[in-house]
Amino acid sequence: MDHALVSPEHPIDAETIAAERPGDHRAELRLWLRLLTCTTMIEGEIRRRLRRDFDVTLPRFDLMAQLDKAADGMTLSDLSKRMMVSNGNLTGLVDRLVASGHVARRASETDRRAQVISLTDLGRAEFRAMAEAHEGWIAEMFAGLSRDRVERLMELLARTKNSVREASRDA
Amino acid sequence: MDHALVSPEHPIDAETIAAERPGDHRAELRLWLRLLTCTTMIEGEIRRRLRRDFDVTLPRFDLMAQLDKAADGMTLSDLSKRMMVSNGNLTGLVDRLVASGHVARRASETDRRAQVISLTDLGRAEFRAMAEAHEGWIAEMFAGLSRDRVERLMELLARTKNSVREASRDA
DNA sequence: CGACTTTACTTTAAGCTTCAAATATCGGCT
DNA sequence: AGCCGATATTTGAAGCTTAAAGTAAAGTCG
Repeated sequence: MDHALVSPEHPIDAETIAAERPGDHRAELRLWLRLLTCTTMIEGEIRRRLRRDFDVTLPRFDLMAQLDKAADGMTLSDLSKRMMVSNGNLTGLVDRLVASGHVARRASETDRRAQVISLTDLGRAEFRAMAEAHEGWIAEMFAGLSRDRVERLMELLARTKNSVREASRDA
Repeated sequence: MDHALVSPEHPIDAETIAAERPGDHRAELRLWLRLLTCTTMIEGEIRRRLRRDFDVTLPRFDLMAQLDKAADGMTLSDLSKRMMVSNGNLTGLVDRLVASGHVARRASETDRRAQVISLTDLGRAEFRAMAEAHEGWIAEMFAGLSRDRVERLMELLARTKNSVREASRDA
């Protein structure tokens, strides 16, 4: 189904590709779809396993992961930037994590608008257990890639990130 | 901060990497986070632009994109598999698209359980306009990657996809 | 045929997510 | 001091998403 518009009955060689008409961006489009598929598959699998083994949602895990890296806690705005989600989103997520005793809010000492969020002992303990399993799952899912390919993929994605940032800047 | 535990003060060469302790999967973890960041950035930008220029949500666009590829329409199950979202999700999404006149439901002629969803003329026309802009946006975002790098990334992601599928099969 | 399993879809509850609007505070500037 | 634009957060409305449970129709097989 993928190559429907690119002569599926003929092999696609370098010549064919080089003969692309200007303004044809099907390659990039396919690349994006493949990138999206990979991410969706991995994310879905992680979500399922987190629920199955720890009865936790992915957003809760993600938020705790950010907090685990910041011993002194972070503000909602920091979290929002790092997690790339909206501010309003975090309000509710943090509310629920406070309710379940995994994170704590305290007022910022320097800015009366802000509050600092941090993991409770319970939250940290539970997160550490989940994180260990999580790392194993990720390793499993990338097990089919040699160390060398992992490195190359990493590098290409770094370039992608820069390219996207560039394009988004002057939207 | 990245290789903090892998002797940051010394250059990291092939030997150092090869000397990783077994059970250390930090490289894969970082790769996953980078992959996720790329996807999130692109997805967010596409979402913003679709809303800004066409007042449409990404899920609606995605669903119409699937239908545009299937002249005769698809069942909800087909859509569910292709879009990798749950069945229940689609029920509501299709409901809203029917309400706005972009897609139509009809009963399957061969299976009384199933219904076939297809684009209306309105839906197709609007989708085509959006799709053209969308392709341009994607091209923009990947503009920083040479054709060669696009090809290599595509190939590495194909391997990733296979690796993930393998790992998910016997979850 | 009739029991059983699978498949197609809907419904419900809970949670996630965004955008936009509102509130409060901050920081710089005059 | 006082104004003003930026920042931190919350709220509300709408829509998205999943998991789980339920209904109905197909397919399978003895």
